[in-house]
Amino acid sequence: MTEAAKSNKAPRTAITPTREENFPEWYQNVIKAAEMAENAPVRGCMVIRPYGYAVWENIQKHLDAMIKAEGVDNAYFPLLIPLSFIAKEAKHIDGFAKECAVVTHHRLEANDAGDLVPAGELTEPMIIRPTSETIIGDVYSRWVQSYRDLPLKINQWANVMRWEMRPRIFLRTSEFLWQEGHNVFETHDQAEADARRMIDVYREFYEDYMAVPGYIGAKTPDERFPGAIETYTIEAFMQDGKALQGCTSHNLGQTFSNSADIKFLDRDGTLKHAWTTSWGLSSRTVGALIMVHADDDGMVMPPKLAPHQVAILPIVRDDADTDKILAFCDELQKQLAAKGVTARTDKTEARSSDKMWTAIKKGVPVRVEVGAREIAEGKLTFTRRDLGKDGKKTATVGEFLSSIGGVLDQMQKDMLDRAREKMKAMVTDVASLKEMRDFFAGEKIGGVRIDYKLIQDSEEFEAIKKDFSVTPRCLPFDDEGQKVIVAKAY
RNA sequence: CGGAGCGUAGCGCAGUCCGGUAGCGCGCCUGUUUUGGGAGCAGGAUGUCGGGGGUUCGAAUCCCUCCGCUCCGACCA
Repeated sequence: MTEAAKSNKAPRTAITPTREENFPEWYQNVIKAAEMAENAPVRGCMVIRPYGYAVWENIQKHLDAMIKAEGVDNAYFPLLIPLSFIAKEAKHIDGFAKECAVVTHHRLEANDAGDLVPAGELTEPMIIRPTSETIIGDVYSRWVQSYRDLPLKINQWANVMRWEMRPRIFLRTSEFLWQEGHNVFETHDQAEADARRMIDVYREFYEDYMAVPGYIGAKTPDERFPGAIETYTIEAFMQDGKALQGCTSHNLGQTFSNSADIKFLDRDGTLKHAWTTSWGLSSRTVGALIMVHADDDGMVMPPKLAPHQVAILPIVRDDADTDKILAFCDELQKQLAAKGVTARTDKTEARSSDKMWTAIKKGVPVRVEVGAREIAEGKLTFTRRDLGKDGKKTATVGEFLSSIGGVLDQMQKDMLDRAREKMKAMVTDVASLKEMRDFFAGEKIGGVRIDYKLIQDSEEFEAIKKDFSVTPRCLPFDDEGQKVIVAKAY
């Protein structure tokens, strides 16, 4: 490149600021540029736009199938929970009381000034579910009578509300979407195995669909879900070095069967309290998808979750060719559909360069350019989003159609591989609390892995937590509970 | 709830210190030439200056008061 060209071509990114310059702002701008979501009039709530919701729908579609394959049925439990229900379980209420939205009235009336004011105070206030253990426990106490009723495995897709002090779109909103599974077993061991099984289902989902790897393990006691005897988690690392709890699976022991009185008559004729689990994955995973894969030009969608996998971009120079090109695009889209590949043709009147940037910012895995040249030569030009413009390739229509499946699979795999490399680089092994302090005081981003023993009952570790706002993220299964990962977290 | 910023056109901002009747860029609309990694030209539309109150002949600007948003912390998926 000549000097002149260099000076004219300031490296321009589709998203400003870049990740390097200001990660939180970059994150919000990626979402805006890809038209995935926006903030709602109510603080902490979001409007999930069609393109963002399509990602969630794909998450639902695939995860739901995986959950059902575990012998779980879907059901739906109500949004409103009697206040008395959540008050039943002391640990649980300690964990959630501060974030509960409370419904106290059921009617609006106009006052003298003409303003609508709440009237009709409820005799018993209700809370909007922050999670559904208590109400599902109440229902289960009637459904479960005999060991023959077990195991009971039910999942619901729902919205929940936790009044957040500091909301961030997708990552922490007051209202969010999720699935919550609630299983009941005869024994501790069955519940424990189930909690472990479900975190493994999530791991598979995270790796195979989201192309997001993570550190999988147990939460330390103080980081557990309120009421759980074990909480398992996937801790993924974002590009800024912070960890994100990607989902959780809890062994709830007999906590909720005690408070909700879920009992079954066992084979030996005695009444026993059941053992329960719960496990959830929320719309924050969309945020993880962005913070792991997106770059300074915007979103990069893993092919398996992309709203559409191929963007067909008609390159129209001359009105005379328009109809022919569009017809060609329609045919191409149909043939892709026949191959199980979702494609969308950009039929807007935008200039071709703008069509490209739109597809780039939305992170569409593969862009295909179709112009007069392609039609004349019977060849297509296509580009993988994650490889940049240097990844441009040409192929005949036939070659393209027969290879597109493989191209998408390869991209999915490459995204996971790259994410895994980044993840490994995010965690540094340290041998002492001194080294941990030095690490967090230094420039390097990410977290540390250290012997678990060293942080237990340690005043210095409490000080480090405070000084650098880091927390124990998990005790990875790979280290058999001997090591703990400590990092800043979302 | 603490700390720091900010609220002016759809978006991003200037104007505020020092009061004088609303501006820039992008986007949008029309036309035209363009179109393969962010087009050029010519026209055009768009504002309760966050809300309320006060000072003043006159307030985006000064004073009081409320509200909201963003970032950093505490809480958390």
